[in-house]
Amino acid sequence: MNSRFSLAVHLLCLMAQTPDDRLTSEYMAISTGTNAVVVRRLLATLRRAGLVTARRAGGGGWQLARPATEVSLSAVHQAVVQPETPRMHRNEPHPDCPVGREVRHALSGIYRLADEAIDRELEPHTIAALLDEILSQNPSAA
Amino acid sequence: MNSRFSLAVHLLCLMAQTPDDRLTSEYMAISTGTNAVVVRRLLATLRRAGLVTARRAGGGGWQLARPATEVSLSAVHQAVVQPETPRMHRNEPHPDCPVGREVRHALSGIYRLADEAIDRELEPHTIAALLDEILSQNPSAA
DNA sequence: CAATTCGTCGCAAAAAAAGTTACAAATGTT
DNA sequence: AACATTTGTAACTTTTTTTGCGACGAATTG
Repeated sequence: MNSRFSLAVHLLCLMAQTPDDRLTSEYMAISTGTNAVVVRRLLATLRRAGLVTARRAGGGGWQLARPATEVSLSAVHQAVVQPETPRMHRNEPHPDCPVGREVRHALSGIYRLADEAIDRELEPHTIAALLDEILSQNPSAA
Repeated sequence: MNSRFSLAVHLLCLMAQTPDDRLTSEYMAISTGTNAVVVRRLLATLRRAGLVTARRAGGGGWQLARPATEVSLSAVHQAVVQPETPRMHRNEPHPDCPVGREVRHALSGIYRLADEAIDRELEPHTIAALLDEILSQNPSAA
């Protein structure tokens, strides 16, 4: 759960605001204060996960693949974290140490459990609900 | 949940193997394939969380502060993650965007929920249980 | 007093992430 | 058909974060 998740949610909320329009990576880059290629890279991940669609050329851009009420944060989490985020300490343990030989295997099970717990927790939270919460803080919302 | 957690668990398992001995940071550094200062830095965090004790001078070193059966992985997670791991994308959003202004606030609530879910999941898992699992994979365990 | 080990600082090196430029491919528009 | 727009992605640079390392004072033991 890193800053990629954070940016992904931000982008999805932007798209959720105008479900019928497509937003360009350029526009969203300015809006989120980052770079268009960074946006495209992350959205490409979300596209492969089936969360957004892209279209090229004039009038093209990015759009939610389904209503924001049906985009759960757990789906976002899975899309963003799946690509094998390295979380293990990657130093080679001393070969004579029985703990070192197996600890990483045991830990990968723990990481899986933790990921599943996160997904269960985030499942009921949708982009639509989050956007509502955000906009209710902003009287000047569009 | 990063490589610090991973290394912390490794170190705690080492200490759990010999509850009556103290292990030096030097020894554990060799065993985990890292550096003694890195080990001391991380163990200092665990000491502040009350999980381990340290003693200086000859015969000194590190030891679990309580039986390994009472050291849950959720306590380790809390000790390692609490120190304000930065997870938000830290770019300044465009000031005119109502989403950008509030999304980080909304996300911090989500991160809190996710952390709590992890802690609930890890609560029943102890260092003792993990060490058992690890050693049962190693017929040649000490 | 000498030896040991933590505790921590400061800096170097390495790794990871983010930003940038560039450009082909796709797809609209005129 | 020619042109403009926008994705998709590669390669490279810059920045940030993490890890490693040497040094040394403080604490403690023998």
